[in-house]
Amino acid sequence: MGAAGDPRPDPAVTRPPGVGGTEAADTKAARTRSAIIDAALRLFRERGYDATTMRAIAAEASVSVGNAYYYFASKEQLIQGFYDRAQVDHAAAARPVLETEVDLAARIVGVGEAWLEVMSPYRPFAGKFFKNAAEPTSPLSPFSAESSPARVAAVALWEEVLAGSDAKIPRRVRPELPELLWLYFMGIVLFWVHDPTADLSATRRVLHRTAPLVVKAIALTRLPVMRGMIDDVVALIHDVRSVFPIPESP
Amino acid sequence: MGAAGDPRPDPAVTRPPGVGGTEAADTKAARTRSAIIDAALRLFRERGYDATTMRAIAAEASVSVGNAYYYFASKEQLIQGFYDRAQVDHAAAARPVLETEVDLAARIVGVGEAWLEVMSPYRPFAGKFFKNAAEPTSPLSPFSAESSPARVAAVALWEEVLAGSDAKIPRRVRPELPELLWLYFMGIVLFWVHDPTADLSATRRVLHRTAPLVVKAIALTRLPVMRGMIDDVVALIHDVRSVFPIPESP
DNA sequence: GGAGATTTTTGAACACGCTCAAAAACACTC
DNA sequence: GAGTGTTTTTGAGCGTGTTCAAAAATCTCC
Repeated sequence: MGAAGDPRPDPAVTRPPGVGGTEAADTKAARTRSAIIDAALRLFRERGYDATTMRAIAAEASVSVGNAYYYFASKEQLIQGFYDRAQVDHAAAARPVLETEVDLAARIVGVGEAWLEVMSPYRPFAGKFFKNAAEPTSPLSPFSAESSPARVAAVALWEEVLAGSDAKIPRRVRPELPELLWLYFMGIVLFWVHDPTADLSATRRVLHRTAPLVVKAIALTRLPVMRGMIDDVVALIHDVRSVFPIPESP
Repeated sequence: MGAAGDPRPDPAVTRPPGVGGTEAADTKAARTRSAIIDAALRLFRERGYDATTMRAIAAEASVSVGNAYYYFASKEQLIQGFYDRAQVDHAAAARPVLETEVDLAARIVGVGEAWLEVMSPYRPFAGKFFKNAAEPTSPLSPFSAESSPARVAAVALWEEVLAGSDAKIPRRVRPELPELLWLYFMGIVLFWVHDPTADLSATRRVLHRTAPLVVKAIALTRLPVMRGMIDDVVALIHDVRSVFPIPESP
């Protein structure tokens, strides 16, 4: 407050219980923010990312260009709003599978398919999104502090995938698995972004074939021969994790 | 020639034997291309990617802006030139290790360190490069057809890492390993780009700790229990590979 | 309700990446 | 060397993301 800081309203500063608590209270500011994101995503879908100008977004949302920049630092930043929504939608779309299926591989596939479903309207320009996400200094990077809420939520989803399955999971690797599954799925997403097939058949195939492999790999960590290596890997993971600032909410 | 095609000179159309055959003959065009890339990289290093304008690059290279665009389709495209050089420099820097060391893990570490060495001047804005590389439609993507020569060369380097080692490598996985090692190293590069430590100690640590793990993992593929899974993975790799166009030079 | 501070809104202006029509340089033929 | 076609070079100009000083709206305290 005293500091001459960013006047931009803090997104998701409070996290009300229940799903979808991304937007704060229904203030005027929050509604304007929403309107701008709505306009942006609508236009992105219709014309693509590059062809959509900030002037057009502002007009569509009935605000001035400068005002749009008052709420979002840049055109890229609008994507952060998209992420938050996508995360919420994905979690919702994954519910049915999470509540009925118990086979681990099937749960992984189901949650993956839910993602493909939710994201399909945005696929044509998903590349543009991930392009920006790849820059480390960008707040859009999945590893950045700004993405932390969405990342935590995503990891929690994969934790649920594990928790609700009937698979016996070795204790040694159990704590690392949610994050590793999330990472695995980031790989699937990377593939999805590059998938040249129109019907996403390649991504689907990879998803369906890797899921059982993941389950098998988890089971194999039980083997005594593996033990030494697994310990090394786990230690490495902890080391790597300690390198990055993890703003874990209290 | 008949087609109203791109007048831009084809980079690396012929590949003379020996190292560093990236630039074609010493034509005027090739020299101009080089001058522009030189200017660009110099300015990138001095001021960073964003702060370097095309006008400045053109001025530094003593050509007009339009002329720079005659040789390079975009500012991003200049990065392709950087890639090609980096690849050549890396291969050269890796020579000593490749010719003396026989232990596989040590070879991996050595080649990795060589990369870190060669790339260090560009690290401050390496993120910008990889940002652009992450977009699938971009010719800068490491999976794109345009990057094919550099990728092939890189994979060949990893093939040499394997071939020159004294490690006994299971036949079953041998053919896939060069590409997998390349992929593994792309992961290291990804880490490098995100590495927050000033002295790259985190990346170094990860490199030194993962290399022996990779070697151990290769050895473990021998186990009979692994057999089924390995076969699945290999089949999957072939499947994935077939999805992407591979312009293998004859 | 009015004075003063603060937040929100505005749109003209700026710098940059990039385009393009036209000029210059070059190559080739007779 | 004149004529003709092609490659290379030029720089003014366009559209875009972004900034900023100033206006308007809102809040705060008496």
